[in-house]
Amino acid sequence: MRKRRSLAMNLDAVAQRAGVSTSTVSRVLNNLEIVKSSTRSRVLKAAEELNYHPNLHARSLARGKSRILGIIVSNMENPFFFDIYRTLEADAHAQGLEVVVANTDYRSEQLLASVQLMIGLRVAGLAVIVSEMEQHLIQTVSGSRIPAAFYDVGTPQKNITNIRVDYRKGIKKTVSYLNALGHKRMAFVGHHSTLGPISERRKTFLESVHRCSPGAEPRIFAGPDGLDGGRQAARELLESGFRPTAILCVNDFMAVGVMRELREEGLQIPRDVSVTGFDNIKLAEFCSPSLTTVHIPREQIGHIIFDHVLGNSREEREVGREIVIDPELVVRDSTGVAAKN
Amino acid sequence: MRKRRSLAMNLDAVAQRAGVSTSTVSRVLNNLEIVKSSTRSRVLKAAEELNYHPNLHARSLARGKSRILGIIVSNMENPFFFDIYRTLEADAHAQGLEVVVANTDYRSEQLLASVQLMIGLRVAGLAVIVSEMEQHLIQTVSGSRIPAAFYDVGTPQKNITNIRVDYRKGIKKTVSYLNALGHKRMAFVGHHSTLGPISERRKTFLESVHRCSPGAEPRIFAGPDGLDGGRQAARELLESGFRPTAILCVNDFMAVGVMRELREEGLQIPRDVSVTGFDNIKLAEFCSPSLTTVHIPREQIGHIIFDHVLGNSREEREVGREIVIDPELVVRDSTGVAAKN
DNA sequence: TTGAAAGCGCTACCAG
DNA sequence: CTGGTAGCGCTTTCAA
Repeated sequence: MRKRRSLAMNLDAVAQRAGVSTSTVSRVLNNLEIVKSSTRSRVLKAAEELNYHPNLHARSLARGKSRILGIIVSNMENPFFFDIYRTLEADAHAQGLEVVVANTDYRSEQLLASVQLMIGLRVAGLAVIVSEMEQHLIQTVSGSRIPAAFYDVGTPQKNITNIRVDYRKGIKKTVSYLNALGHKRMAFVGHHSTLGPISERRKTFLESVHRCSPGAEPRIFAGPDGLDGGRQAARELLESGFRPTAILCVNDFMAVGVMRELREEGLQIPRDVSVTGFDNIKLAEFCSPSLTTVHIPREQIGHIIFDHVLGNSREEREVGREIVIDPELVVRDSTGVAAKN
Repeated sequence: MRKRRSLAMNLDAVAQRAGVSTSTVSRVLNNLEIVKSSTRSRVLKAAEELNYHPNLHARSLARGKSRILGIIVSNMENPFFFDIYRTLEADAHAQGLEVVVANTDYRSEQLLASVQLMIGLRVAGLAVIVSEMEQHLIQTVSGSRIPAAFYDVGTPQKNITNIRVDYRKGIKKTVSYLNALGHKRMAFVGHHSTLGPISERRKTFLESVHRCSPGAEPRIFAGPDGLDGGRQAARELLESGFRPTAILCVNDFMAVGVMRELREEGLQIPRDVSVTGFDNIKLAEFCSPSLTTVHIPREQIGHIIFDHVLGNSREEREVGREIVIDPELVVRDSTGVAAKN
């Protein structure tokens, strides 16, 4: 019986039309070696006429690896993640690599699926920028031998680089700053994933407040990451009857939501209550009032990650390194001296 | 000489370890047919122990198609695009499909690359949500026989569905509304891609203004899409000496940037100048003042696209359809009666 | 400078 | 219920 013949163009079709072998077509399409320029153009013409597009799966399979950078983030909607993604993408494209992104939505079940996908795709490198993470998955990635970088989570392993931001420092700076403005009653608004085991910001917040003003009783609130989540957390806060003079938010995105709710309730910022964020996303500068926050250099982080995962400048990839980034306080209009009452 | 043996696990390795054939392993891994439950668990165990991850490229190649939904957007940073992406992703995952996104950043060169990528990946379906587009590319996609949907651009073709929003209607509603508030001097702020041949919103704006108030001389400004772009366009507007009582923005994202610049210059919204957006992204509700805008049902659009590209309910895929969405005006706090001066 | 042919890892068809 | 095997489309030696 006849072999199944798909309609899809393939190398063979192009080769036939150009009157050459598939090897030659392959060489032309890869700008490889020295193909006689006349043959070359003949092949190109044939490919064009047939509207031919190389099958990337076949290509990756034959090559044994793909020219793809995998990126996994918790929440692309949050500009913080997007900014890192954007940098990584630019770096990748500059090297002729394609990019595949996956969104976990903070769900570890989805994170698992995403990791599987990336490994299944045999990506050339993997960047994992998520807040949720299990030791188990780190082992899986490490075992896959794919050069990878984790942001904010886990510890260095073979072929895995670790990037961390010194949150303690960032939070401490914020708390001292607020303390200097006379704030004693403070609240922290996090998102659910910061309430897990890796809640460095939250813990440091509690420690810092206790150290600065021993008598204070800091409170913690949380909602899902995002504008709505911030708003919701703020509502809970207000409904609880707690009346802080300052609210520290786990990130800028949520802070904008928090401010919205406060405004709604007739509270003025910073007159009645000060608000701070974290990340220093573009929006922090555009919201009203503009947001006091802690700057995290996302572009720099993106470049570092790319470099360690796929860059040319990585000799010690076998080792696995840890890189710590220092954040800085950026004072804007959402904070002021503590209201006295 | 010996064959090149890669370290990467493959079906064979699992099969050997489990003492079965690759066929059986394949069946197990695909939850296929009836494999004796004892064999099944033996295979699963072996795969687990070997830390085995199926090579998706090989899979797609063998199957002749991939279970991937391709999505191309102009600017993932703009929540408008993100919202559609999110819906598509959810629908895809619900069907067990993976998703690959590509960002064109409004560059047609990148759009070309993205289309090539998707075709090369032999995606099961393709959603193209971009503002930049060339007839040529539409033909390419159409020729690839991949079920596709274009948002906002092009015309229905074989195996291509077209989704459009009736911008004319949206802009008209906005202009009439502003006109009723007494606004005569209006400006339109677009982004660069809306200045191309497909600038429906801009054209309609001009027409509507001319119709409502024949004497007025509407002006057009533009910047790149985004917070900064909006701000920049607003700055140009102010520097030009033009003093509109209302500014219509091509989308909410830019409107937020515009409002920021106006505020900076001491102008109050809406007392001194009214501002409107388009899309009704979440942020429109959270910015200050909240933004009067035109609602585009992004979730609905996402579902429609998915349905037409990969849904079960598409019998007439060969035909190619056009679907038009009706937008609605949402009045909030950024608009008021025209300042008289 | 070009062609022939052996895989890459997996699926699916055909036997058993 | 399981095994054997022929491809999927492309890259990559090895020869010519």
